[in-house]
Amino acid sequence: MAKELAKNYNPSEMEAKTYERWMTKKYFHAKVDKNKKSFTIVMPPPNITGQLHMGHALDNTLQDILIRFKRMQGYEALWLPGTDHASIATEARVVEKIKEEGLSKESLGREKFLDRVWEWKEQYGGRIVSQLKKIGSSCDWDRERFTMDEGCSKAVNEVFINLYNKGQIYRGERIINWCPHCLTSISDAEVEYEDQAGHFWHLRYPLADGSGYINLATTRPETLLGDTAVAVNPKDERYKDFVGKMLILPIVHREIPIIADDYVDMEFGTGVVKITPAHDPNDFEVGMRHNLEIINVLTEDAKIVEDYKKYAGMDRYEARKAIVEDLEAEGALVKVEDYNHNVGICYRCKTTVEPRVSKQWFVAMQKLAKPAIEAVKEGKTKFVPQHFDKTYYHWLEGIRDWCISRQLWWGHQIPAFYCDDCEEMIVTKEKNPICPKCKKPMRQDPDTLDTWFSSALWPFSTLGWPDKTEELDYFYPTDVLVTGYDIIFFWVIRMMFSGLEHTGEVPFHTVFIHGLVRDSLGRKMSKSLGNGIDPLEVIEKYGADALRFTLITGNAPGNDMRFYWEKVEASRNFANKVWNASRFIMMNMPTEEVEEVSLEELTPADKWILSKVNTLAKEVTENLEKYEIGIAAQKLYDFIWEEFCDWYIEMVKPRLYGEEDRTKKAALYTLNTVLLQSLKLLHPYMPFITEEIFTNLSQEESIMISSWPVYKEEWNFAEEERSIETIKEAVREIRNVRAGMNVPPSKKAKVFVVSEKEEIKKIFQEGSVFFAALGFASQVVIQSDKEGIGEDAVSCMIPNAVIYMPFDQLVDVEKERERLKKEEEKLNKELARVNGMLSNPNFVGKAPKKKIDEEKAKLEKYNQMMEQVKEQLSRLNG
RNA sequence: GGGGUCUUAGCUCAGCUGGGAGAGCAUCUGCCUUACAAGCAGAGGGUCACAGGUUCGAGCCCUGUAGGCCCCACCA
Repeated sequence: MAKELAKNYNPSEMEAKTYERWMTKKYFHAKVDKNKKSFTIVMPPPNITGQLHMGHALDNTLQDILIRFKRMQGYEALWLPGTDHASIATEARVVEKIKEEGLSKESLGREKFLDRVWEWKEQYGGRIVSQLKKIGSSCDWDRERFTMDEGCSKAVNEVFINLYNKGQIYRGERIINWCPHCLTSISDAEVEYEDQAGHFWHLRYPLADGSGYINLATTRPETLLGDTAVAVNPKDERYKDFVGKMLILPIVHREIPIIADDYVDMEFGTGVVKITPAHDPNDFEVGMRHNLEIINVLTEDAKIVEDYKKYAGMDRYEARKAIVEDLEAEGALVKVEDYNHNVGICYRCKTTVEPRVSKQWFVAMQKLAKPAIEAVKEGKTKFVPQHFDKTYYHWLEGIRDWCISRQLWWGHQIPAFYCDDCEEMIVTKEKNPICPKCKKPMRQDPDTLDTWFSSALWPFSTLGWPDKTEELDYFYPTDVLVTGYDIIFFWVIRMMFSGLEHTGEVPFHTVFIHGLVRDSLGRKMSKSLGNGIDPLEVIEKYGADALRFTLITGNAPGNDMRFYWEKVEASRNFANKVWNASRFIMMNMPTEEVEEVSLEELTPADKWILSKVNTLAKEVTENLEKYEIGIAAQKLYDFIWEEFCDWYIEMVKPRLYGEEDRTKKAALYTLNTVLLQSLKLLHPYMPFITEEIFTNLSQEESIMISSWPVYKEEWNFAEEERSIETIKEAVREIRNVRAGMNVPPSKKAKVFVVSEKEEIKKIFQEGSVFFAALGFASQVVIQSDKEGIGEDAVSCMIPNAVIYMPFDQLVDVEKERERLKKEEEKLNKELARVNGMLSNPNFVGKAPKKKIDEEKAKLEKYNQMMEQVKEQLSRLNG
């Protein structure tokens, strides 16, 4: 069968076909196999509402690289995929959709609404999955999971009940973050902060006894309706006599006390703070300490409540305006200042969050956080790059209780039940429990759990927990979690304490953190800016391999990167290079199998490239094991393009032309071997092109399941490496000289290599054929002296050898002299440096012997080169 | 206010445990050399932000300064 590749590299044609074949062959499927070691990654589940963006593309490329690498290394590699139900986002999406039909959540009712959400999920939830396949993700789709599927839901209930029984989950009336748009509570982590331009309203509250007034300032005058005190610092001499007195609250004309509390900063503003326990977290705390009344003045959608007739129904900003006007009319407004302050906004809809007092469910974090901190301190889980552990500690150490109840319908409904008769509450797995006291049916808590509550269990709920499945036993703890730094708080931390609490083990040994993909101006890609680049568009134009390579080259772990189309082009060009080199090799291949060749039959050039690819295999493996994915990619790029294509293939060409060359067989063997090795090493990065070439080139059925190259001692050819480097150096010198003189490649010259060293002469003797080809020589003459070389020959040099080229054109002696002078200068500098080092007794006394020997060898080399330069200079002068 | 991170060629970025500064793109000069012009061969271009320190030796380690970015934090 003829080995052949299409003339042009055309990724889009082959990628879909190849993926299809991998799927039907079940190469992605992992199963429990006690004879092999497992390697597990669970995919951060994308939201079912999501569309593939560059962040996903990067995240999944990294995971795919690791999983393909480990699979080829012989691990039973499981990459477990799935999607997240994304409670708020999905519910909002469906609410919007039914709104078009004139329907609402309430009008449909819970059950029917949820039916509609499931319908939506069936229709759109798979979109992101098909997109993930386009970039080549080798996940085990047979094990695809969903955070609300039966197993995950079972795990959620189990965990909730567990924690409740241990007292780690409680229900209480607290001040929480409320989103007036999503109409639900959200956790601290779900609040983003934004600097907003606002105002500082200075107000005057009169004393009830008419003896004066007190000045204070606020950024939220509308909350004045709910003020139940005014506070000063107990140490503040200015207000000592005021504490305990009553004030008349403007507008409302209610009496409120002046209290003393340490919370108040004497230095800030007037040193007086109005206290609104219902609408500010700090005020809430103060209120608790002083037993203040909590007066809620806002509805759940942030409008003024009925009690305040004039303002009732106004939203918070309208009310603010109206109240400021009224304050002014009442003479209570002293002045208004511009003021920038930090405002909390909902991470989903960016609406300003409203602190709100309500009854919610919480996870008590103190006890859970401790083991999670210790696990990282003890090195059971490591961050890559390591410094992210600081972020992790910092957050866990300051963690507050986690508000987990959401006033939403889409999600895991809280397994708590209430008796409307006796107010009994129980937490149970049962679907329709009976009140243990009055034996009546109970009503389930209408709230659902925070989406992250189920995501927190993902590494083990997907493997069967709470059941003791063999998968859980075999694949858990997982090996590495790959995610962006923006998700450490939401997810990594919660998986850590959940894993430790419920399975007694860390959920993963390594957290591999990557940065964001930004646009070419360094801005975050976002819908509102419209600067996002669709990965699918990139794939369509340049192929998935090019996109993958683009995303992982020249980028260090944890760092953000910018997206440039030029970079994609460069990656595509590399793929094209691989394609064409392979095509060339195949063109020269015999139709039958490539013959095995013994090492003795190989030429020094063959051994050189084998030695190089051998080192490459070792280094790439080491880099990948240390998650230095970009570095390994760079090495592959350099080796394939420079060493293999630009040097070795060029060296080998003369041997391929014509059947008579004795070493042709060895050349073909080497080309074949090195190409296969390179393809395998490149496969995790560029799975499609490597597969396409591999299956055409070899008899094996897929590169995916071939074995990863390992370092072979018998391919270590140090001597041949030195020899070939010597010739390369000579070739570079020749090309340099020719380029300087503008000699076209078509103009060949006789090349004399003059050296007194037998080993040098031998090197050039053995390599003379390709040396001639690469150095544009019409003939290569190797000799010990300058006999027969004309005075007008141009020269260049390498250590222990001078190369002469007689050209029939006139040589510009002045230019030649300049070139040599420059060389002399350079050598002088180097000599000064080396001499300086070696004459420094501290260096000689303290540096390692290896380093000193290296420097001594350099000294010798430079001295020798210097002699040659001097000789050439005198030749020119004479 | 606390913490993190970055500052390296014109641009975007690598640089692993300290041992003569790299890549891609851009620029300049030659080449249609029968795998590839999505290419080949050359060249130019850097006080590695600044100041100290540790070391025989610092882009890399330590301290400080300046600027940029990010995260956290209850100053109304």
